[in-house]
Amino acid sequence: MNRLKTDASQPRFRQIVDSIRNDIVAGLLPEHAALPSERMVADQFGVSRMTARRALEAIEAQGLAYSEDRKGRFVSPKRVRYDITNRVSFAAEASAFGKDLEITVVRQGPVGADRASAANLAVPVGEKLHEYTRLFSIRGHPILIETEYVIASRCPDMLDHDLRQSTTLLLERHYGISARTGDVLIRMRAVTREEATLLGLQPDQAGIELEQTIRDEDGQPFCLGRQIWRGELAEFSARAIVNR
Amino acid sequence: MNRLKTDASQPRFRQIVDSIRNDIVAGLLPEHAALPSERMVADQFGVSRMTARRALEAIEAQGLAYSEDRKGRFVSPKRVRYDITNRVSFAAEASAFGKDLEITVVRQGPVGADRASAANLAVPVGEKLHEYTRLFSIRGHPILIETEYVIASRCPDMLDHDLRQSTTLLLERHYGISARTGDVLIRMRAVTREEATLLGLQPDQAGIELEQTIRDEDGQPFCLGRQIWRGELAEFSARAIVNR
DNA sequence: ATTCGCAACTGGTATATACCAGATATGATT
DNA sequence: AATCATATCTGGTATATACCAGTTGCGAAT
Repeated sequence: MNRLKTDASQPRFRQIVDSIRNDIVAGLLPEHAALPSERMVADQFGVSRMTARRALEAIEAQGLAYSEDRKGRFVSPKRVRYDITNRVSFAAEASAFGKDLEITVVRQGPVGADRASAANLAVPVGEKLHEYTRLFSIRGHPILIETEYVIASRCPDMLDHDLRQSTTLLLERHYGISARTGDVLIRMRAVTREEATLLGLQPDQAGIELEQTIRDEDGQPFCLGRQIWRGELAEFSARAIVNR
Repeated sequence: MNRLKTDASQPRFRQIVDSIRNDIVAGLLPEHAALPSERMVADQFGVSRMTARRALEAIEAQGLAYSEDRKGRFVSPKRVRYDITNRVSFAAEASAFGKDLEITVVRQGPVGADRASAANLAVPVGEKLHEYTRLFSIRGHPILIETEYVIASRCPDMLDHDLRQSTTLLLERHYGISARTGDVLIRMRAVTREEATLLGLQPDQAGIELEQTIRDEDGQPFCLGRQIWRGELAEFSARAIVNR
């Protein structure tokens, strides 16, 4: 029986949250282990299922667990660190430090540049771009979704290549385009329904969006990428230099 | 009567979410305007209050609104952009582009360095540090909470000064310590109870944490800062340079 | 005009219940 | 041994209800 010895002034669902969180941080529940189900929590703590549900949802919101629809809730794994000022390619970096990174191509094809992408890539609206969306997972657990737009004229048959690799390296090897600098924008936002499905999140949960404009040695932008990360799984390092 | 013409295959609370979101993005509900209350939504859409509540909580989770306890829910304002690779002080930057930034000191005093701060600041554990926590608001709306640790020996009477200003500038003017570089770590995490109270968030909502180690011209770290931002209110820009 | 108290709000917590639909394991049938 | 049906898990949605505790505005008493 999982008794509540904790602060009685707190709401009951919050006491349950604290209890389960303790089990997680103490290591009783390892990564990807199943949390007790809503009905089990309700029984064990002597509350209604709705209250148990609130507690489990709170744990999810805190990033301590993730849920798989109608399967259960599971303990979140450790964060992955991604250096945004030294690399512009997660694929290149991740394989370098030995994570089993899996890439699946969700969508790909030609598109015309819309206003936003045209502005970022310094091309006219309607310019032909390659668009592709990929899902990145580590050991079967999705981490991020990336959609990139590459100026088609610089690499006409790019989409004939296998996209399940670092496109930074692909562009360098086959077209001699090498990434030198990138402008990055980081923000927190709620995932869309499609993203939620792919990432295994609730449709309203927040993730971290990275928007990158990647430039070559001449300072010419050639690639615009938007990534949405599972926020609880990542952290980003950067280096600031004060200029005056 | 706020009819639902939207996709009937979606759950009702989600249709309500979409309807209210439309009102927000269409500008019918301007920044800081009150959203309809839970009971009003329940009446207007013909659902129970719990369902109305789910919808409003989802809107909050998306960052479209924030709530003030027992007052109501209100439309979130626009994001603030913060350049992490060019500045290390939000106070200096914000006042520069003319936001009415208010700083309130939550806590201040001397502390001994714990393991983490000692490692970051390259000092022994127990080294005397100034610690202070400040709340940053724009026009009465809280944006972030910052806790900084400064090596006390380099600015013994720092805490005698008014901390409601840029401490970067304070350290430079009075002690000749100027920030040159900083290592930044960005992650999404749930806010603590205290932070939630100060920021006007729910205790389980996610925010963005920025952890900065600030170094002087000699590369010596002198300040460790941790900021927790209301995630829906901020975005961070950075510049990446590929080195090989 | 100011103050005070109350009524009518607001969201916060909690229960009990119901039914749906996908996931999974068990066990019988082939 | 492979297959199929079923019972039993899981979370997802939704209702109706109750009471609590701050907030706010209104109206009466001062």
